[in-house]
Amino acid sequence: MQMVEIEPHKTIFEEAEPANHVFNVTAGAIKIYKLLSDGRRQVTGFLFPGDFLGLTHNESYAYSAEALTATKLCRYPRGKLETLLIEMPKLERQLLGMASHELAAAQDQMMLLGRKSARERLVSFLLMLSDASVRHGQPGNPVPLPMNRTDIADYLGLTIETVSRTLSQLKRQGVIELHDEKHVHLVKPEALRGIAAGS
Amino acid sequence: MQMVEIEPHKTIFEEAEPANHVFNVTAGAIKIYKLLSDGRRQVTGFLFPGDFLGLTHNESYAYSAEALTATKLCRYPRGKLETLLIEMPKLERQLLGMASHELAAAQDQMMLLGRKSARERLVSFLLMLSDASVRHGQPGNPVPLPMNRTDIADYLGLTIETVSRTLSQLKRQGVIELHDEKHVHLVKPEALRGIAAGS
DNA sequence: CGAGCAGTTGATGAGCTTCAAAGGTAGTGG
DNA sequence: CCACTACCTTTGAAGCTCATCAACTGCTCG
Repeated sequence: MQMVEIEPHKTIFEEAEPANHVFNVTAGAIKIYKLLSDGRRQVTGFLFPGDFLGLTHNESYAYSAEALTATKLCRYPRGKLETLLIEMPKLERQLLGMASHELAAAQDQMMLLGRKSARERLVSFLLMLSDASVRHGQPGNPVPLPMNRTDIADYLGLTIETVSRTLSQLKRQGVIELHDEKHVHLVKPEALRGIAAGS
Repeated sequence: MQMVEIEPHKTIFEEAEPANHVFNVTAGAIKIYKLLSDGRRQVTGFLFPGDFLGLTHNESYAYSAEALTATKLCRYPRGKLETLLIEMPKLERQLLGMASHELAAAQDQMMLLGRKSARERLVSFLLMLSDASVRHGQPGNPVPLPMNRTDIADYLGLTIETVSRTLSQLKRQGVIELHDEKHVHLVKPEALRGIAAGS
């Protein structure tokens, strides 16, 4: 086991590279993403302290990972993890719990990508970040946006222009305020929950 | 543990209902899906023999499940599963492996929903079904479609009209043949792999 | 035979993307 | 310290993909 520090915008590992390590985020924020051969990108998740990274059943990683901010990781050689799991069966329960939690989140994201409008996607996204913030003992409002517009667009299956326009529209309608580009104030959280749920 | 037989189009359980059982599919085909309050639907997966169903970290199911065809399930009371897991640590390894495999599949689906065109989505879907067929010892071609157009549309984030039109277009272009509504012959599998990968 | 449902096809339109340009912001070097 | 540059974000205009609305076909089942 080893502590690793990663600078913003540095790649942690890339898709299809041999999965030699498993990581645990202890500080910072990370994005994970996949690419198509022509460069189209899908960000499949944002990770925060406490999240696991790089767990795979394959020999290689299923996605790429990059630090959004200064990040600290615990790094475990993959073989070590397996021996560790045999010694500590409780850890395995925990991993299984985290995996099924992530699966539920993945299904919510499929609903977002397959069936929600741009407006609903943005609002769902802001609420998700707000909830993540609260889970980590930070205020849930205003919401910090550690990622740029391109990352948001690639997470929500939109373009940066649509993200920008939709945020401006939400601002004009008075449900959010943009303190600056990286901080959003949720003016009417209850109204936002309704929009995100599609009602 | 109990064997259960389900008729086509019967609901197995519904989202938010208490998660009293975990299931293992032994025969048939199942769809799992989520709904928005206004009726929009996202099918988040199709399950086949060998797949697990209903595993959740919560007290309630995260999605609804319905049989597509006549289906057989092994049903385990949830408490029983937990004692079983303590007795058989190997089972837990297996579950963790399946969960991480499903997570990888979920990320592929996010890429599909967020970044692929209707044409690419249909082709990816047909190849996925073909691969699933092969994994179960069936011929990978022609591909059987146990689900109807509505289910395909709700899985791919499209409408039934777009699904129908896109299949017709692929047929006109000679890359697939529609034997009947429920069986597709992949005429040029290599070309299809290229389309699905976005090249 | 007729009713009802799933699927196909056509016409139109909405929402998002693409292309383009201007406004802001941060970082760099004189 | 400020000007310059490069990048990110915002805003505008036009275009395209897919959704919506509608009609028709064919199948199944009473």
